[in-house]
This record gives sequence, C-alpha cells and structure tokens, in this order.
Amino acid sequence: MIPDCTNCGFKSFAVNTLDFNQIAFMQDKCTETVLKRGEVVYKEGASFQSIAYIRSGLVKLHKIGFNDREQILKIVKAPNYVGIPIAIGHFIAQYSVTVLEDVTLCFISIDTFKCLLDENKNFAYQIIVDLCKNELDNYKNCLHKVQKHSAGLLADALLNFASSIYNSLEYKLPLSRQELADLIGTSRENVSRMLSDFQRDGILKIENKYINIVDVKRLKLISGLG
DNA sequence: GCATTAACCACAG
DNA sequence: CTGTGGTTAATGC
Repeated sequence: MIPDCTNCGFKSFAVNTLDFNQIAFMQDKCTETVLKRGEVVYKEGASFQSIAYIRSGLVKLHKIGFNDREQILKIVKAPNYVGIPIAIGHFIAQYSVTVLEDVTLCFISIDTFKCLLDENKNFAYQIIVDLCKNELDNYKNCLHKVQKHSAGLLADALLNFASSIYNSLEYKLPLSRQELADLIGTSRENVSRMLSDFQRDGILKIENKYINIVDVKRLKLISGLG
C-alpha cells in the first residue's frame, strides 16, 4: 500500500525538510505495512533491502550473542527509523527487529533514502542528529550494562518504560520475564526473584505483566546504587 | 571466614 | 512461561 507522505501525521524531522518534489519522489518508493506483535521487521542474517520508519507501535532490536544467548539491544518507540546503520554499508541485517506492540511502518528502499541524503543536506543533517543521539545513548547504556548490578539494571528498565515509553507509573510490560532478562543481561530466574523482592518491599505492585510503580523514590535509589 | 551476587538446575503450577 | 528453592562459584570485606 502506498502511503500519503504529505499528509502523514507522524512525519520525521528529516522528512519535514523535504520539498514537494522530494516528498512525492519518496512517497512513490514507499510501502506502508501493518505488523502485529511477534511479527518480524528484520531477521538477523537475512538480506536487507529497506529502511523502516516506524510510525506507530513498539519494537525491539535484538541480536544473538555468544553461546546463542539472545540480547535485546534496545526497545524502540515510534516514531523512529530502524535499520539506517544497516543500510549504510551492509546488505545483510546485522540485528533483528521484532514487533512488541502492533506497528504501522513504511519501508523506504536504500536507494531512495541515499538519493534523499544526496539531494537535501537538511534531510541528511536531521538523520545525522538522530544517529548521534542514538550513539550517545548507546555509550551510556553500554556503561550501565557493564558496571551496574542486575537490580540497578532492572530498576532502570522499569523506570525507562515509565518515563520514556508509557509516560505513566502504571503500564503493561511489553516483555516476558525471559525478554526482560535478555534486555538487562541476566537470567529469567533472577528477574523473577528481583520482581518478587520489589513487590515484597512495597516498591512495585505486579499482576502478571501489569506493573505499578508505587515507590518511585526507592526504585530510583536502587537504580542509583547500581 | 562470612556475606553478597548471580548462574544453573530442577520441579511445580 | 513463571516462581521458588537448592547448590555452586566468584568476589569483596
């Protein structure tokens, strides 16, 4: 399905810099798709043809590590591009992207994207801004994963969902316990135990996947302690 | 030594 | 898929 880029309600900063002709050019080369939870945007190791612009929904970027252990690299909320780093220099997906909450997205072919980068320096600049922000986030994340203990990491993850993704202290976790473990780099048993502890200590109220952060202060304290 | 942290295994729901 | 308990290894005080 061909999208209506001009009247899109989720235009990226980059696309806002395009002129009438450029946006028409892009629109002709775009396909809009709806994907449900569990469906795959990219599969690590498979051939890669298009950048995806996530217009709505939530996805995870993940990669198989040593001993076939799954690592969730990051959770990405719409609106956002995924796959740009692959498009620049690879033909094979370097990581997987899988839907956590139903998504509408637009695929843009690599050639079209590169063409726009070439034609419009403001577009290119906005893309760079985005990539730089991601890079800095990744540095921070990397330090945390290496230096913090798992309780601190779990606290970080829970606080992150509240502040960056759901804007609420109550939310439904988009991840299983195993995925939560894959996100912070620990075992699912450990996640179970820590969640039980948090609940026992009155920091959280938990009902299956529904999380209610009752005592943000304590949770932030745990995050701060590492 | 003793405590803490976390991985791995096993078993139950 | 989840929660819990037991065991073991590594590390810090």
